[in-house]
Amino acid sequence: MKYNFNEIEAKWQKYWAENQTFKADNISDKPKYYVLDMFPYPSGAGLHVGHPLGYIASDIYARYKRHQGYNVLHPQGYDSFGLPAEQYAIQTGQHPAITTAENIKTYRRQLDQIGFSFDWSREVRTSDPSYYKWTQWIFIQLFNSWYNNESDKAEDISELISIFETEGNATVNAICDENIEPFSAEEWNSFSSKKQQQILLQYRLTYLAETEVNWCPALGTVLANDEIVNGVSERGGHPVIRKKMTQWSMRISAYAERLLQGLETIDWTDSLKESQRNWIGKSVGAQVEFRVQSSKFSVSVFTTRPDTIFGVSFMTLAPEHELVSKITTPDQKAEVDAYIEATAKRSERDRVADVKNITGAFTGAYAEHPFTKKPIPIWIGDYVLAGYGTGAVMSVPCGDQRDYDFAKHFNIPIHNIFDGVDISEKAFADKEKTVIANSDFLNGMNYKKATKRAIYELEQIGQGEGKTNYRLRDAVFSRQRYWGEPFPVYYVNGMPQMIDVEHLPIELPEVRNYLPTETGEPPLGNATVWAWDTEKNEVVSNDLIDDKTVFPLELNTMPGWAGSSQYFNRYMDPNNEDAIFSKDAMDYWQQVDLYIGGSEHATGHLLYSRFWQKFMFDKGYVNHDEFAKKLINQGMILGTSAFVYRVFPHWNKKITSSKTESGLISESVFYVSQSIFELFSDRREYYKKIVKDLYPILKSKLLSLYSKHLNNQLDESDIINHSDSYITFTVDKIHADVSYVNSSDELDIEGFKNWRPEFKNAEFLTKENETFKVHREVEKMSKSKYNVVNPDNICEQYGADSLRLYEMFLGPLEQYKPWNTAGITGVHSFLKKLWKLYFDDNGLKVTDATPTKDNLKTLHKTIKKVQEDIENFSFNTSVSTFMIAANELTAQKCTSKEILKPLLVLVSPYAPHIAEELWSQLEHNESISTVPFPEFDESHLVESTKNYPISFNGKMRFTMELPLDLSKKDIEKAVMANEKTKEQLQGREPKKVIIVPGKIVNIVG
RNA sequence: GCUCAAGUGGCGGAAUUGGUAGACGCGCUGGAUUCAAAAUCCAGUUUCUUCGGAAGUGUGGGUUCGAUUCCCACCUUGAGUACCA
Repeated sequence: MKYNFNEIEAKWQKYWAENQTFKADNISDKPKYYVLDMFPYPSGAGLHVGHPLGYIASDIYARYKRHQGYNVLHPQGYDSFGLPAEQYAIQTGQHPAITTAENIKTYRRQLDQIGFSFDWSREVRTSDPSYYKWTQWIFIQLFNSWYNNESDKAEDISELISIFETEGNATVNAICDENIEPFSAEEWNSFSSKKQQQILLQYRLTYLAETEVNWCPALGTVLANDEIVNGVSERGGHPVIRKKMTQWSMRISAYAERLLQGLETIDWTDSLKESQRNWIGKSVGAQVEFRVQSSKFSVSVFTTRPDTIFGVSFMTLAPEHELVSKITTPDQKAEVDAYIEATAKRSERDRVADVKNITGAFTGAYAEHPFTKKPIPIWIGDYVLAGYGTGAVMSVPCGDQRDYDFAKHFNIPIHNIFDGVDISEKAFADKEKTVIANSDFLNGMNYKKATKRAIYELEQIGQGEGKTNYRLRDAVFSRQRYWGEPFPVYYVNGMPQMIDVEHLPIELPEVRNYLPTETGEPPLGNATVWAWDTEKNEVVSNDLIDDKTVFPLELNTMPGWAGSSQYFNRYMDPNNEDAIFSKDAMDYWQQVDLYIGGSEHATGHLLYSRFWQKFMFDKGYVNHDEFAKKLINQGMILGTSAFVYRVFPHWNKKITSSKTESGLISESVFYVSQSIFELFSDRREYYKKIVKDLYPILKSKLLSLYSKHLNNQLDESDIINHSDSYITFTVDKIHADVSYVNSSDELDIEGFKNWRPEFKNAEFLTKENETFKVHREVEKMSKSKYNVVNPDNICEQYGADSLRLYEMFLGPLEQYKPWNTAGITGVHSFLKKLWKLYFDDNGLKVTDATPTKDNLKTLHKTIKKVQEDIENFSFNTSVSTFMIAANELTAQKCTSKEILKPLLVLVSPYAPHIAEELWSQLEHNESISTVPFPEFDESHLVESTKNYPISFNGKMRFTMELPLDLSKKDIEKAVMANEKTKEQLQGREPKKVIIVPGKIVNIVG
């Protein structure tokens, strides 16, 4: 019987689906284990070979855990709200729900053909109303909560109201650190309802506020900080500007410290924890008040170096700082205004790009030093960011390089307050390496002591206190888009009201088109049925809006991360219509045991999910305040892009000695191979060299270009010698679809010409006697880079088991690695070899023969290694181990059922189809998926002799077979008696002989 | 600039607590089988070599009987982050 993988794989995929083999029960005597993948966004391009990498790894682990007797939850679903479907809708008018459903169908087919052990009965889709009902529910819970810093957890807003009613906000303000006017209980009770709502909004965990946001004009929406990369949007690379808008925000900053501390309790990768720590950006220091001389104002600054307070020689405010206009003196006003205007004009990106340029302006005002009472000039400068700390710094040039540069640039005096340190060239920032001097009561103290003392003294005079600052900003939660969760919110007198939970979900309305409205409102502004009737409790037509019972609904939708921040908990009880999940389900599954996904979500999804989980924990809905115990980042599989070089010829004609006319010869653009391109690469000798080197190859091309466009009678020397009329070239590279390129980098020119119309009649030039070779580069796999490799062809040609094995065999899971199909034949022939252990031309050849010692040794060696590998997520090495086992058992001509049966269980997590098929051929009626994992028996590996490596000065020179029970003395005797030892020593006496029994012998000579 | 990760044959990679560097696979070379091809099987494949051996894991030092593994300095590559006070 032949290994007919297509047939076998289809058969078992059907079996698993029909028998619901991988359906996880919420009630079980078995211990539970929850293996989770990051669910995919179903893009129109379908799955490429990079997507399944993490899924294969988690599937191997999930299957292994089933063999170990666990009740395994291994769900899958779709993060199906998002931009691409919406942009497609804008272009074509097709409803995003239709596009999304189609894409999901493709994804499902592709996932099924790889043979994952997902429990599809638990599938979730974030764009499904029955799912986003619960996203809306969480939003309402957040709205109805505030963060009590005293109990350090989220609490119901009703408790805050009762505090206000009985004692006003004096105590709460102190803890909450909000800039809210204090009020008494009497005042609170006398406030209008609207005023009360406005105040409460400033305490809620999700709140509506006028905030400066990242606005992306091209996408017509705001973006979160983690959606911006290098000053442009992550999706599409469009510019981003700062803009003030009223937006929903999430008070993640309240959880900054707990998000930081929680990292200590979870088994996530260090690099991921490090990025989250950087993102949270905790700094410990002090807040200090500087009174502004002859005014009622004071400047409040945050510093991590209160120990350097006597080194302050000026202060710097961000240009946007609210005090700037209030303290600037009349004679400095013009200069300050001009500076503010100039910085406002520059985009965030320009400012960041232009770090070296020092700019600023003097306000004319002076602050007073809290201790010396000396005047300190107040400047403004754009190196101080309005968004961090207080937007103002006390500038200590001797200890901070930026302050130092600013001081030097504007000739501000620099005081040295460090003992025995030279600051004539640059600032001295190494705080551990000196002690404080010239600083009154801080003299002689080290950094730590001085910091403590400075804070104490500031507190004594009421001008400062110890303070911790976080870089983490509250997360903007509104998006001006259609394809996202609608908010369960309507507005009465401009104040947001929550719709009762019992009326959820509020479903996305139909719209005429998916673009913003003419008045600049979000796409939901196009909906005609989008108002809330508070009497009927349903969505009604906008025409019915009146001031009594029908009110406008929120027009923004939620961001992409809303749907993914609790999906892992929903999987525990996905079809529950009465609650996000039942308490029983949560009590059983607890939390994710293993989460596998990409590191690109480090500061987005993974931080937001931890935030929501902590909130859910505070409210008592979940049992753990971290949702995933262990997390592994799989590396990305990269594509190997192919490029051809496109050459643009330009004609040039010298008119006078200083004037040359030139232009593109657009119809003569041509394409060249890698080897010709290399001739272009020396840019210093551009014109002459290129034409000279290319001339032999492009002779006819050049001559025709000349005669055509310069209308000149030229001979060859004119061209080569670069006379008054000449040709120059510019070159760029364009992606070629990798399907037109073979493994030797050769381009199929005919196929390529048919790819796009502009190549149809184009010229493709390469050196004589050479094939046309493309340029290769490793990049992220993406449709736009034409380097996508589709798993479908591989499944068809080699089978899913080969694909699974090969993706694991490529290298360590966490590593980034380029895809290269070349090696897949290796794992495929292993599977064929494995099959041949069970079948030959005459059929099944497995017997009841008693296994030999060698058979047992091979099997148990394999059990040990594979088990260790799976537990260490070292899947690449267990594929090698399987190959070794198959090679050895083939050589041993093993047919013993006692060996071949357990071998199948070992292989089953990696190559489940072939394992199931052979298992059933061995007369089993049940799936192999829950058969116990074989027990490792050490006794089969015990040896009586050891082939000792004999080294001289640490270099292995030969080996000697010796009994393992030999004493050290006898080993030495045997080794010294050996001929080869004498040869190595050449008569010298060994200085020392090191013997590690069972390991090595080392002779030092 | 800062932080993190990684540098091993022609290639992907292995060596888990310091103990035979290059497992396993790809590719390549030779052979068997075949009319031929595919497939399969066998042998070889780090480099140099006077065929005895010798050198060798980015570079230079160090610790050790012994270092791919530990320590120091440097170089290169990749990723993240960036005026964070």
